[in-house]
Amino acid sequence: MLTPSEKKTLRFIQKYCIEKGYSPTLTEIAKGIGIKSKGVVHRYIKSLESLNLISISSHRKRGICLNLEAYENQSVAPIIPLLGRIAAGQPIEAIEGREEINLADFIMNPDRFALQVSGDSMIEAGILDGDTVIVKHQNTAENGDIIVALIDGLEATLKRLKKLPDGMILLIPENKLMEGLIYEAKRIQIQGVVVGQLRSYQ
Amino acid sequence: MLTPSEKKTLRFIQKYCIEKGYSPTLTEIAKGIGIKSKGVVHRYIKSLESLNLISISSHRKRGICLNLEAYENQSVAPIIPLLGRIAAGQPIEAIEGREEINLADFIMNPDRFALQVSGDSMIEAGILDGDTVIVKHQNTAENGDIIVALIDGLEATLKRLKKLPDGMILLIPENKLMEGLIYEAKRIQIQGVVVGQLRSYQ
DNA sequence: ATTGAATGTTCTCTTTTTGTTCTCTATTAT
DNA sequence: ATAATAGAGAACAAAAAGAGAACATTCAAT
Repeated sequence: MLTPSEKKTLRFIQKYCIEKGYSPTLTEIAKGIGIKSKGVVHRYIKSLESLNLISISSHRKRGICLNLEAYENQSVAPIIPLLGRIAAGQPIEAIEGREEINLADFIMNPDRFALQVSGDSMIEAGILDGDTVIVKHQNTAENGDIIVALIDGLEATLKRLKKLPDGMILLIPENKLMEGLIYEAKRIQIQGVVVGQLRSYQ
Repeated sequence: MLTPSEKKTLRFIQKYCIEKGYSPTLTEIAKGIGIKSKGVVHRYIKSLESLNLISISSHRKRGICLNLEAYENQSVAPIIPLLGRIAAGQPIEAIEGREEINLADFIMNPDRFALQVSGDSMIEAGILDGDTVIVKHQNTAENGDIIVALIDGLEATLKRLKKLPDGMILLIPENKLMEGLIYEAKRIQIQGVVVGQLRSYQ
């Protein structure tokens, strides 16, 4: 069984690893749990190691690994409850089978990255100025995909793709006030395809 | 596990490749991560290569490739790299200070829940049919907030809130084809305020 | 084909940061 | 009293970070 200090130490390490993607140093842990001695921290992590909660690569800096299997019950997963479906004028309707959204499924694949959108060119596709789009990195795309395109290796832009029969490429903004532009295929390099979008109102 | 410098290096390479479509030179990386020695950079990329995060074509200039499949274990966190800001017609522009989006921060607070939106009543606010909104559970709201309101304890709806001077409540749909409706305050129960929105294109 | 600048590779060296191992003290519960 | 838990902090070894020189290779301009 863990002592309170060990538990505190483990919590700190978990949090740190999750936030930063690498493990903390002894000094950082010490500061994080409110003590001054890294020697003491060393004792704690040795204890956690003997309980198989973490692994330590000897003498490696930042060599702590979380043994994730060991605390499945504590649910590290990025999940929020999905309560149902809302439509104007009806009660909220439950969605069968899906009771939560796993953000990891939703967005977190290895080859994805985010871009913040500036400008109104995709406003009619529900992508507003300031929104963030999640882009899957790939070099090809289908008609109708919203893509990140590099024009002449210089300008980046977010547009809907249409490949024309004559081999030209049409990039369509979703905004009545703007017009699509046609390019020779060789001028356009596809950087990725938009697979998600998010917005914060805070 | 990666050291902080390696992680920084990897981030820089990711970002560079996606922005420019080709990989950076050692000197560029050095400058990008704030050091002077390309020898050091070489050590870092060798280390990243041995972890299979990148591939290096020996002696080729700009010969670094991202191994996009390999990122899965990088981080347990719902973190995706935020590469910058995209606007029509400009190169992708870096965002100071924010290098990644932590979806946990973004969304996963204890008092939040998700709803799937059905219908077009908020389409001009960029909330489309099928989108998911993140709602913060609270009983009050400010003018201009998008709220989940329960009318007469029965119907749930997603609308923009306007409190009228005479104590009545106006619920405004963001859709030219629909009209706002005015209710006595006592008929409206605020269930929560929309703090986020997300959409998946898959 | 030649050449030169740019770039990648391999080193050695130094400094800083970090992990490890001690010893010592204090507190608390049994 | 004894043992377990907490903590401080010193001393040392090792790893990581970084500078920079020397050399090898690539690649584009001539």
